[in-house]
Amino acid sequence: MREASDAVFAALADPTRRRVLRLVAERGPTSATLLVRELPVTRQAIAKHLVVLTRAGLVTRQRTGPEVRYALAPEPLDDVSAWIAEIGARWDERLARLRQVVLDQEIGGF
Amino acid sequence: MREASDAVFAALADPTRRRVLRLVAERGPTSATLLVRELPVTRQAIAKHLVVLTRAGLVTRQRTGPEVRYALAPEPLDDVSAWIAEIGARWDERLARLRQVVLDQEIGGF
DNA sequence: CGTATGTGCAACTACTGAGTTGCAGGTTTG
DNA sequence: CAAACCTGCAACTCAGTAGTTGCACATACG
Repeated sequence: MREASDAVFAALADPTRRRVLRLVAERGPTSATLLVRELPVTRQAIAKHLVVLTRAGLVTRQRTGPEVRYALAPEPLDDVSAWIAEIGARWDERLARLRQVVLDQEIGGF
Repeated sequence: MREASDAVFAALADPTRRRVLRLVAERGPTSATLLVRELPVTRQAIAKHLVVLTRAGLVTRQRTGPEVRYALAPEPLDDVSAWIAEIGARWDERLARLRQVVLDQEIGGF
């Protein structure tokens, strides 16, 4: 299992950045200028978010003429899901062990 | 679908805090003092992380005698998974629409 | 060639957050 | 009661970051 990178978790931490990612996912290849209409921040702020998302591998950039369009790259999100699943698995393992202990006690002590 | 709270995403952003959460998941009810041995930070730092995790609903605290033990509460992680799934779903929808357009073009133009 | 439009870089502010040290408060046990 | 152990609070430092403004650069088009 690939280890989820810190960059992905960090990228998802900011609410505005999550909105950017969601908009990119919905609209498909989009530019920072197009996103300005849908967000309460300046184009430069959006551009910075897109840089962070690009570094995290969550978005790919492609220059088309004078503008730069960003598209979703959903793969790193799988790492996050995997991390969450592993936490849950370890939790479940623990519960299973605990149940076993309880069962043993019932058999031996009762 | 419940909306994943900002607090959960923010809580998962820090690597040390993710390690704390993972350790709590593995060990089960654990105290800050017990975790000091496994992490390269002070007890107070760990205590702060546990406060953040508690506020995010990822951990529950229970006082047992003189110490306080924390246990995993995995439910908020489902919200994160759901958010990721929705991003993926919108991505898939977009791809489906795109494929449809391509198919229509093939039929009409070829 | 000049103008539209869109992107990129730099400097700056303000805030948040991780981590530390130091010390006070609570709870059990001898 | 006192000692030992754990937790809790406060003040502080330091670094990172979201956001802004301002301006320079690139690309297409009349």
